[in-house]
Amino acid sequence: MAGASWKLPKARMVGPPFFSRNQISTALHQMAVLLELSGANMFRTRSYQNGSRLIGSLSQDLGELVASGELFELKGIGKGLGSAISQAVGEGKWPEDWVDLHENTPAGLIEMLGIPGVGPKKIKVLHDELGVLSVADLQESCVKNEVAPMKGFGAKSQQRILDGIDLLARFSARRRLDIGLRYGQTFLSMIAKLAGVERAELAGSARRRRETIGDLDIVAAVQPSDVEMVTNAILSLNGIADVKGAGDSKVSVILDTSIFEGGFSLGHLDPNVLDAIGGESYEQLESGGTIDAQVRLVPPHVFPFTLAYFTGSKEHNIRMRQVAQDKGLKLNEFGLMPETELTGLDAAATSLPALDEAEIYSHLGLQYVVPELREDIGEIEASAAESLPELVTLSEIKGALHNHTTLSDGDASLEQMADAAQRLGWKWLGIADHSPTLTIANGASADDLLSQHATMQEYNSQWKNDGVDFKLFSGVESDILENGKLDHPDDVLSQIDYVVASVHAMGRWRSRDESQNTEDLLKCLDHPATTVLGHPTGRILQGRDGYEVDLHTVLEYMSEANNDGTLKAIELNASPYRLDLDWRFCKRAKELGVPVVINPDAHSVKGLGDIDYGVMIARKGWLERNDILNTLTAESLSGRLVG
DNA sequence: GCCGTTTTCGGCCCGACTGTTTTCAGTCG
Repeated sequence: MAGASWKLPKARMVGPPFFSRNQISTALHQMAVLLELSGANMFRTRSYQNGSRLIGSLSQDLGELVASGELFELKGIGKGLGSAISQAVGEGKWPEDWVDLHENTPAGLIEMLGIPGVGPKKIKVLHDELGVLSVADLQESCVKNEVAPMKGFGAKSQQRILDGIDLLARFSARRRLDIGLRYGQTFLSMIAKLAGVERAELAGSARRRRETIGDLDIVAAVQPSDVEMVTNAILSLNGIADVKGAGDSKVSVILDTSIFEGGFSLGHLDPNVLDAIGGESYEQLESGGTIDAQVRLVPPHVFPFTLAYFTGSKEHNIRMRQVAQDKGLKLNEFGLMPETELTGLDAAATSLPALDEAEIYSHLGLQYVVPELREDIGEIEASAAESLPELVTLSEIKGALHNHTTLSDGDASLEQMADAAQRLGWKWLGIADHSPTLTIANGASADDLLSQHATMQEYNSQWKNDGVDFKLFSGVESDILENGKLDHPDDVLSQIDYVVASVHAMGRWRSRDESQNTEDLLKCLDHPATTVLGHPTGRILQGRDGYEVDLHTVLEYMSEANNDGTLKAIELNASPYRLDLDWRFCKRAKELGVPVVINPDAHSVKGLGDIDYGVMIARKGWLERNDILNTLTAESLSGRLVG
């Protein structure tokens, strides 16, 4: 991750546990990368990587697992990782070799991993032979033509590295989901219409609805006799800025914004968000931006296998292949076949047939797994047990709680927002304008808030009289102040329907440590008026990391409150710039019985449409209709808010 | 570093592409 810190976290003052799940998971991930750079055995590296994933997705309390020794019973944690983690969590001390590796690896080497075509092995050689310590060093060496003469490198490699550094400087490697999907769906619809293309689908991380997307993968079913024609047709499409390569099974191109007929614009942006992603120049950067896309052309009978393969994730595919192996079969992008000497498309001739992906899963004795869930966080096990969730859909959404009007920093009036919500088919809408402390967002005074509340009551009774099935809920997005305090007196808060409590003083919160932030959030949740915890980490995708917080602890705390009958919901902020709660934690919230509310955080009529991205992420986080507040009727929601 | 009714060693998912080689290593997805 760009800008990530590569120091081992400092131990808590008191413990055990001295480190949280997050911290251990991060440390293991960093170790995996550092080991790779040091030239360690790749399988050893993988063990650390697996350990990181395992600890990060743990639902049990790590401190307890360590204390009881059950840590060692986890599959993937053996003697080595087990004792290292136990020592860290139990005594607050990192193993010496971990500390050494962190101290002795120049940060620039990690940065170099971001250059396309440059991996750990090449970095090690460049470092050992040329003394390259950073991306800047490497660029200089290439310019001085020091790289090309080296063994294993050459003129082309040197140029490719220079191009890669250029790309890295212009762009962080990934794009947000909204941007990636815009390109992907546009390009897909163009390809699907071409003569000779029988079927085409978007694959890759865009199809899995990851919050960011590296490049686009499209799989197209084409008869072998039509491949040349289709390839040529693709290469003459609008929006292709450059062709990277075109073989008989793959077309690799770079797309730019000329692919969008209506031009490119980002629409309204929350100033706070805009600032975090680079200010006014950002829209220009995106307009001048590009994205890589690969189109795979395969014979129609192979299509489902290739689609599944390029949809990934890599981790999900590995598990799928293991399931296949256990059944004496081999799974790859061409088919699912008995072990054979044949390779590639020749082997595919012996494959079990599949008309769609569901049949592949079925051959393996598995329930069909939708793309969003293919991340190896338990979906294979759930699929085998036929206990996959019935994911929430956009049509089940009846409203959302966190939206703004012109009372604070929104573009649209209360009336315009209510009207837009009704046109979306929603049955209710919650308005939560900013509170006074957030002067930059024109935070509303208590008087204005209460007057807005009164207006909403009038509309509600009017609609009721007219038989209109729609209701407004009055809330506030209260800043979370020092010690977790809310931004209005209790007698004001008690008059409105609910409070979305959010952190906005990012500077202060990001300068503090995890335990302090977590503690303040818990204090804020203790306030009886706090109903929803807004954008729980404050992250801006591609902009800034959130503040440090132990969300496991926060969710467990919220779970207890809900068990005691007090509604404490966590927000899944649907703005594509945030998507915060992260999908990995949505699953945890569900397990703990903490309701999630998907909130577009709309600052305009159009902003309500961001609910789509929220639903995508909610699905990715395993959420079903009953896990989220948005599917409630206005009547049930009223009941829940009263409490 | 992890794992094991083929268990204390010898495996660890699989294939394509690229650029470098003259049969392969590194990178990527």
